[in-house]
Amino acid sequence: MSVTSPRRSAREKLLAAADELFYAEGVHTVGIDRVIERAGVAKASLYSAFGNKDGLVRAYLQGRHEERRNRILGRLERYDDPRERLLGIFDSLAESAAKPGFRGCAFYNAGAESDPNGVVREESSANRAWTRQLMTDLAREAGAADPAALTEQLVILYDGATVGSRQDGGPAAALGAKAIATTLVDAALAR
Amino acid sequence: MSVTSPRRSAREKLLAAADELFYAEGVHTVGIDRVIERAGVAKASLYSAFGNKDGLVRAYLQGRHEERRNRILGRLERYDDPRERLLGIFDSLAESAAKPGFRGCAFYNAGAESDPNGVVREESSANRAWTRQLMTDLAREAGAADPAALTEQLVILYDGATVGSRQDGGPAAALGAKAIATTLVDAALAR
DNA sequence: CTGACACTAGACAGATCTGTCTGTTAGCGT
DNA sequence: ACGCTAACAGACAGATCTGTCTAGTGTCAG
Repeated sequence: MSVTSPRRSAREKLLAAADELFYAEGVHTVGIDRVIERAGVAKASLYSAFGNKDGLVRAYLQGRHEERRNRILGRLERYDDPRERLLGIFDSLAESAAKPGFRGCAFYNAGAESDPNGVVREESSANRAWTRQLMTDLAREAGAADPAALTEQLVILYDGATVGSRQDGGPAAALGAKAIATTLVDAALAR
Repeated sequence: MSVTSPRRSAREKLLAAADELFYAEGVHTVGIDRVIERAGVAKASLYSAFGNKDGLVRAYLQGRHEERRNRILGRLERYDDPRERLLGIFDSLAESAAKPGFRGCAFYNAGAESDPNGVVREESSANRAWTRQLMTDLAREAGAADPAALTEQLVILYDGATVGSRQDGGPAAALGAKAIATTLVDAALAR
């Protein structure tokens, strides 16, 4: 009855199930059988749609990247001021970290349990590079003297906020990181 | 022939092998057989010394905690000034991050691939609490107006430096985090 | 109606993993 | 010399995991 999907394909159902299970319990911990059981789908559908488990993991991470991109960019549309847009990245993180199922960065988590080469590494560094690019662009728009240097500072804070929000629970670290980021941004603009 | 250990016990050999493999490849990825093979030890010795794999994981994390504690405290003995001792925590991290095999925080990594309850959670939060306590004590000695508040800021930077050093390779993030920490500490002392 | 296609259900092979058990060997204190 | 303990080698059971394969079902275009 839904407008977008009156009947979801097996691929969509698999991706949704994989997203929940992989993020909540880990890529390596969750087996194929758990995924197809939650998706209500036959095992052959998984291998026909994604080739193998690595393909499913890649699709899971790509989906996470796209979702994150849309979430952040959608959030930044609220603001006009470039400085506020730059700092808004931390608001988006705080919002995510406040939700119950928050478990930190899906890319880092997947990398912690897989071999350093391969699929996870690729998707992870793509996601990380996108974040840096976004920050650098916004820093430049805001008029920072050295956008790249400011970005490196903000990345440290963003990573720390992500880890802290996961380990300690709740958005406190993200809000604290935004406060520090505010002083750094203002210092970089007041040159 | 070595002065310290003419013949290492099976327990020591197992712990050393587990430390290398678990940290490099992940707690869940590395199987029992890999550990005993690297240790050059019989499987029964593992189960006699640690009970089960969880026991080995716990011992691995406890060893990591103790090693980290000694490394940091040893480093801090170089300094007399409490302010420098507080900031020296970041120097210790930078030193670790510069070494080739650095893979970030063993506790976070182990938590990313195991179920949130159980052994990993316990050891991880113990290690995290110790770090907070150390920072708070040093901040108080240094004369910070609000040691707890400063600690929360430094934890964010420390976490971010750890993640960044792992993901990007090398101690750059740790050094960058120390620079930010320096301004925060000085601001907290100049009240 | 018919054939192509996507999907389902589930058996199966082969690998791997944890944990147990048997039997043997070597050192060490008494 | 004797017995205790630690350790060895490795087979084994039982579970689980990935990936393949067979056979059947429903849907839709032409």
